[in-house]
This record gives sequence, structure tokens and C-alpha cells, in this order.
Amino acid sequence: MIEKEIRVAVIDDEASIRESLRHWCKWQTGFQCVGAWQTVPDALAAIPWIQPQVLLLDLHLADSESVESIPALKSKVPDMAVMMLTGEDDYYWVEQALHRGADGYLTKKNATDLLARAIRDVLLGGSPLTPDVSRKLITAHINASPDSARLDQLSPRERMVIAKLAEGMVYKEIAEHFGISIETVRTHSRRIFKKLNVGTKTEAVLKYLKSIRPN
Amino acid sequence: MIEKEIRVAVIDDEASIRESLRHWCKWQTGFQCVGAWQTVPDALAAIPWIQPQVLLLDLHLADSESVESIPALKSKVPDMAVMMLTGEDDYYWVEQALHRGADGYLTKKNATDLLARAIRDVLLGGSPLTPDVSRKLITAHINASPDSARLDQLSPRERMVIAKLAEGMVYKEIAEHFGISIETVRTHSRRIFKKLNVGTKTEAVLKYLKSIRPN
DNA sequence: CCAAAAGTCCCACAAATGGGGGATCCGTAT
DNA sequence: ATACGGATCCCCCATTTGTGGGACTTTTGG
Repeated sequence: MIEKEIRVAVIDDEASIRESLRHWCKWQTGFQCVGAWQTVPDALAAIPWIQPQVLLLDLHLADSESVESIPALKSKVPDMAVMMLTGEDDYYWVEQALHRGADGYLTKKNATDLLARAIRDVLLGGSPLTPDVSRKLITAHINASPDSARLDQLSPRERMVIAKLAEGMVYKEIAEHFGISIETVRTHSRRIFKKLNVGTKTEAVLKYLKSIRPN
Repeated sequence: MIEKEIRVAVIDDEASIRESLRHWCKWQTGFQCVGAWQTVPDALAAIPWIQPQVLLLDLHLADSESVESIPALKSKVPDMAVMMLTGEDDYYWVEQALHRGADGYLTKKNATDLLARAIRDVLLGGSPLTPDVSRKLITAHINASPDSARLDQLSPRERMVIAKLAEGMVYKEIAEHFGISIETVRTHSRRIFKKLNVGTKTEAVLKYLKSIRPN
């Protein structure tokens, strides 16, 4: 039966995540964990020999390394399905990942229950998305307004800042949260305002909310 | 083995749902469908004799009949678990249902996979919620729970003001829009902040948006 | 390697905001 | 009648925000 098991691998810098995936595969029937790497380069070196069928790829919002690496990973094993795993559900990264060839996108909090089904889905050619993610994608799509495109013009850091603004945080709180100076936060905000063509925090937050979740 | 099967019943006005639940019970091991009624009164008459362990209760968002009936249903069979089933996942009804004694809340689209587990969970005393529902409960709780000043505590004029704030208008613009002094707008805003228990425009707008479109 | 972009920090100043007092007027309910 | 909530307006003060500069380091792409 070993040959018929689905060969799953994972890239995640948290050892606990890698371990739980290993456990999960043993616990499940029909899945075999064939690799668990901490970094993308490690995985790039290994997967040509391992040939996983499904690769679970952790997305760190802090950097875009994982998203950027999707093409490279898929080039090593062309028919390998890449499934993003993330704690947050920033629709921006969803789109980035899917554009670069990711086959599915799961938020970790929902992943455990749906992972088995999602893995099978993706091998059948589907695009498994957790409900919260797919909802954002759909709403973002039916409302491809000129404004929502503006979010692409924000730098990663700027997106992190406006996300906190959209939680009602003030500059000082954001500065403390990211461990940077309030002046930096103000600079980011100023550039966000220019790019979004607004003049106040509240307006920026409204545009932000509209673009990630138009209603 | 019949005695050890979990006794499940369902109330749903759609015959297809009742039928599929019957089928599902046969198909599953360990579950027995002991009743399927179209209306709450029918069920009320029958359950004292049937004594189901778990009652799946369809929630129609159009009316509140099913939510209202939870106490009556539980009074007939006190140790029966009531699990809500719904297509939508309106967090308002989630709270209503849970307050009235529902033991779990599942959205239909996610229900099929999780139903078996959820039924076992609820019999063990847990509160199974589909991930999307629990997520809403959490977010609704962290920023709307005890301090939850609702919008109906705002005076009419205050509601008009916060509506304009939620359009991104600044105080001066609101004052001009209503033809009143900016000081009046500031006074309204201060009272809105107190009632909503926030400290900034942006926070107030976020609460406002959440309360008029909980998502 | 070099240029561009991103990220960081700083100064300064005007405007807006938040929070604390009032005060007046008007209905409505007690 | 009188007490109360709603709406309006005013002053003051500290803080935050918006906006204009400039400058430096790191990262990234070609």
C-alpha cells in the first residue's frame, strides 16, 4: 500500500509545525510525509530526488521569500502541487501565491480538519481554499475596482502598517508593535496616503477594507 | 449494537435535507436517525417519546422560530444536545442560538465532513462550531462583548455623525454637511466614543462598520 | 556593479483630534 | 413643574496627525 500513499512534504521554519505534519501523516491513512525542510533552499536541493506529490509551503507575511520561490520549486518537480499554509489570511498574498502557481491556499487554523480533503482535491486538479480565503478572492474579483488595484502599489511594509491601522491602532501603537520609530510609521503612512490618494487614516482604512473585502 | 448507536433527530422543512440526514445515518457507523420532522411543533410532540440524544435544528434566517424554540425543545428532553444547522453563518444568530442553549452550530457547507465528529464532540460536552463560525464568534467577542456598546445606544444625531465619519469625512466637513458648528460635531463624536468605548475616529468607524455589516 | 526601491529615522509646523469643563434651548415624560 | 435626554455651541489644553523637507542604510533587480 505504500506506493499508493500520497507523498506529502512541507517547508516551514517552525519545527513544531513540521513535527505535527509528520504526526498527522502517520495518524491519517493514505498519506506519507516524505520531507520536512526548514528553508526553501534545503527543499530545492532535496525535492528532485524526493519527488513529493504535494508540497505544503508556509507563508511568512514578513517576507515574500516563500511566495517568490514557488516557480523555482515547481520547476524542480513540475507536476507537484504546491499548497500554501498561513496563519494570516491576507488576500494580497493569496493572489500573489496563486499567480505564481500555487495550487491551493489554506489558513492554518482551518487546515487541520480540511487538510486531508484539500490534499486529495488538489491532486484531482482542484484549487482548495479555506472558506475565508475563497470568499475574499471572490469578493475581490467581482469588484475589481480601480481602487483595489492600488493596494498592489503598497510595499510589503506599507501593507503591514495599513493592516494595523485597519485594526484601529494609532501610530505610537504601531511603532511599538513593529519595534520601530513612530517617525517611520508616519513616513509609511504618508506614502500610503499618497498611493491611495487619501488624506486621513480613516479614509485609508476605508479604502483598504473595501479593497480586501468589498461589500 | 443498536443500543450504543447515537440517537440523532432532525428538524428541517426541506424534505431533501431530512432524507439526506437519514441516508447519512445509515451510511455512517454508530449513528441512528430516530426522527425527522418538518416543523418544531411536530418535533415537540414527538421527542418526549423518542428521546433523541442529539437534535439537529435547521436555522432559517428569515424567521427566528427555530432559535426561539430551543428552550422549549430542551425542556422536553433536558439532556438532549441541540446543534444548529444553517446555510448562512450570520454571527448574530450564532449568538442568539448559543445564548438560548444550543450546543453547537454548523454551517451546512462544512457540515458533511465534520458532522460525525461534531456530534460526538457535543455528546462529550464540547461546543462544535465550524471554523468560519467560531472565527466570527471570536472576532465578535473581542471587540463587541461586554463593552459592546451597540449602535442603538447612539442618539439619532450621533448615528448621522458616525455615518459620515464612516465615509471618511473629517469634523469640519461633517459640520459643513449638516450646517452646524464643528464644536457640535466634536461633542457628538466624544459621546459616540464614550458609548462605543473607543478612543479614536478610526476605531469608532471600525466598530460601526462591523455592527452594520458583521463579517 | 549600479540604480531603484524599500525601510529607517529626524526636524518642524500647522491642522486636526481627544478630552475636560461648561452653557443654552427644546421637547417629553414623570 | 421639573427632571432628563438630545442637540447645539463655546473655551482650553495636550496629544496626534498631516505634510513638507532631508538623510542614511539595506535590499533588490538588471
